[in-house]
Amino acid sequence: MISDQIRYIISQTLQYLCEAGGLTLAVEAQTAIFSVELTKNPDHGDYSSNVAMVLSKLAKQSPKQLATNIVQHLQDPTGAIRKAEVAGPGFINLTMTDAALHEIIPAILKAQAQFGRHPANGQSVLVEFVSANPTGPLHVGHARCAFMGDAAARLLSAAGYKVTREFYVNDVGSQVKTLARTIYARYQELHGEAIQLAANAYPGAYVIDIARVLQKEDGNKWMHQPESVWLPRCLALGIAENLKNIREVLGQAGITFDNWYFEHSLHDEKKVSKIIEDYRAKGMLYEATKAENSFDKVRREDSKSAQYSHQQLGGTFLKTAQYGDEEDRILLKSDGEPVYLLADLAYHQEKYARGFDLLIDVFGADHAGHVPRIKAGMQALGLDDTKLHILSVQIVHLLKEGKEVRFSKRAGDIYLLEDLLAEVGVDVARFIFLMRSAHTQFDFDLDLALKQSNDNPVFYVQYGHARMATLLKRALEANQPFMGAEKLHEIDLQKLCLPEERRMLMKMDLFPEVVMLAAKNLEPHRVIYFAQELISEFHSYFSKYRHSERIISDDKALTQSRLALVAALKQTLYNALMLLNISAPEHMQPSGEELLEA
RNA sequence: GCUCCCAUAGCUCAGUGGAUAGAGCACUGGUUUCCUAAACCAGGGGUCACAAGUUCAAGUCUUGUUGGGAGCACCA
Repeated sequence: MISDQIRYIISQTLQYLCEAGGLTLAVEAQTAIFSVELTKNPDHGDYSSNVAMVLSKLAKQSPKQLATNIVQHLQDPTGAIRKAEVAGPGFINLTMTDAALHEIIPAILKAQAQFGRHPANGQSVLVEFVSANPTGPLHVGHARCAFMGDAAARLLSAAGYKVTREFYVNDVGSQVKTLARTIYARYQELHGEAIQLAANAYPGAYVIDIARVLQKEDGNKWMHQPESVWLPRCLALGIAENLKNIREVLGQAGITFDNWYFEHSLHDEKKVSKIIEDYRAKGMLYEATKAENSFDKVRREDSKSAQYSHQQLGGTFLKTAQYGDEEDRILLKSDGEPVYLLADLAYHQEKYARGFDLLIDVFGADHAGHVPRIKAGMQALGLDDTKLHILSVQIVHLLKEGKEVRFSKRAGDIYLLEDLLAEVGVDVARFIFLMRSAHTQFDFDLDLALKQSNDNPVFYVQYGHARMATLLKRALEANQPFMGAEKLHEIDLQKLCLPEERRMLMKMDLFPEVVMLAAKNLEPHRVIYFAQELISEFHSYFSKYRHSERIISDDKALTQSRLALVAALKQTLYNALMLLNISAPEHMQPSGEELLEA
C-alpha cells in the first residue's frame, strides 16, 4: 500500500533527523500514531500527513518547523515522492510520481480475486447469527441480522480469519411446546374436530401444513391420546419442518451455515448441569425467593415483571450484578427447571471451550438487554469477555405505501423474508440492508426499492461493472484485445497520467485497508461506499473524456494502458461485490420501461 | 424510573480528532452523429439537537440536557 510506503518514509526520516542531531524525540514518538491519508482536495497533493502536528510537542518544535524539517530531509531512496510541501497549520502534503501509482495495476491483476483479501492470520472466529426460534418461517425482521451476520463472516474471512458460521436452535422450552400444541390442534381439525386455538397459539397457516405432514405420515394414530404421548412427535416434527423452511429461505438469500447447534444437545450432554457446578464451585450462586442485588430497581406496575410476578417463585440465582448486570439472574426455578438464560450461558461456555480466538454474536435490538447477562455470566466463569463481541443490530422499519409494515409472528399480516426476496430480488435486499451501519435504525422503503429500481444504488454499481466488461469486449472487437496480466510488462503504463486516472489508482490501492477496517468494525457498509465512490469516479471520467481521451483509440499503446486500468478497476469492483455476495454482471438487461419503449 | 442505541441538507443516510462537512433520492436547468443516458455536468439547499469541557485542532472524545427508538417476566 502506498500509504504504508509513505509512513515508512516518514519514520525513516524521523530516525534520520534524530541521528543527525537536528531533532530530539522521546521514545514514545517512535510508536506515535500519525495519519497518512488521501487528500480530499487535489490542491493538497495526493496524500497528506499530520505527523508534524502530532509530534510537535514531543519534538519541542512548532508544527510548521518540524514539518519543514521533515520535508527538507525526506528519506526516499526509491524516489516515489515527486513533491513534498508544508501547508496550513503543519500538514505535509505529498505528491507521488506516476510510476509509484502505476505499481498498483500489476499488483491487482496478479492477485486477481485475492486482491483485498489478507493472508491467514492463524486466528479462528465463530459467528453466530439469525438463530431464529424454530417456531415459524423467517420474516423480514430477521433479514437484517441474517445479511449482517453473513457479511461479517465474509469480511472476517477476507481479513484472514478462519470463520465458522453457526445457527443456534432454541428447540427447548415453552415456545416450541406451544408450537407442538398448535400443530396438534390443527391435526385434530384436519380430522374433523372443532377446535379453539389457545390464546398463545401460533395462528399462521404454515402450522396447518405441518399438521398435514403429520396426518400424511402417521394417519390418525395420535387422535384421542394424552398430550404426553403425542407431544414429543409434534415437537420434533414442527422443529424439523420449520428448520427445513428456514434453511431453504436462507439458501435463497445466499446464506449458509457450517453448524446448526441444538439447545437440546447442551442438556443431553450435561453441559447445563455442569455450568451450574462450575458456578457453585466459584461461589457465584445462592438460593432466594427473589434477586438480592437489584439496586432497588423500580418496577412499574404495568411492567411485564409485575404482570408475571405470580410465576416468579424464586430459585437459584447467579451473581451477575457483580459484573455490571442490572441485577442477579435466576438460573434454576424453584422446581429445579433451568431457564433459557442458563442454557445460553452453557452454550457460550461451550463456544469458549471450542477454542475460538474470537466469538461474535449478531443480536437483534430486542435482545440487547440480554448482552450484559451473557457477558457477566462469562466473567463469572473467569473467561475473557473481550473475546466476545456482540453486534447489536437495530430495528428496520419497513415502509409500504407510506405505512409501516408489521411483521410479528403473532400478527395476521406476516411479511416473510421469502416474499421480500421474491419481490425486490436478493441483490437489492442484500445491498440495502448492508449499506447502513448496524447501530442505526433505518427505513426500508419497499415502494422505492421496487418502483424506482432504475435509480437503485445496486444497479448503479452493477452497471459500472458491466460497462467495464463491455469496454474489454469492444477492444476485442476493435482488434485491440487487452494483452492481459501476463504481458503487462509490455504495456507502457506511463501513458496513464490524467488526474482522474491517478486518482482512481490511489483509490483502488485503499481497497485492502477498507476490507480490513470493515472486518474489524463489522461494518460492511464501508465496502459498499467504497464501491460506489470508485464507480462514480469511473463514470465521471468516462463521460468527461468520451470525446477526447477515449479508452479505445488509434494509439495502440495508450489503449493498452487504459485497458489495463479498466481491467484493474473491474477486478477491484468485482472483488468488492463478491465480498458481500452481490452479483457482478457482465452486461445489464435493459429495464422493463426501456423494453416497453422499444 | 433504569440500561443500551440514535440525533448531520426537504427525505434516507455516509463521515478512521485535521484544511472549505459529503452521497443518493427529491427539486431546477443542461449533456446522445460517438466505448451502454441504468450515465454525466451545473445549481439551490446545513445553527452537524442544545450546553459546558478536553485539545494546537471537535460533526467526531467526556459530561449534562432535550427529543426519537429498543429493552427492563422465573418467555425464548
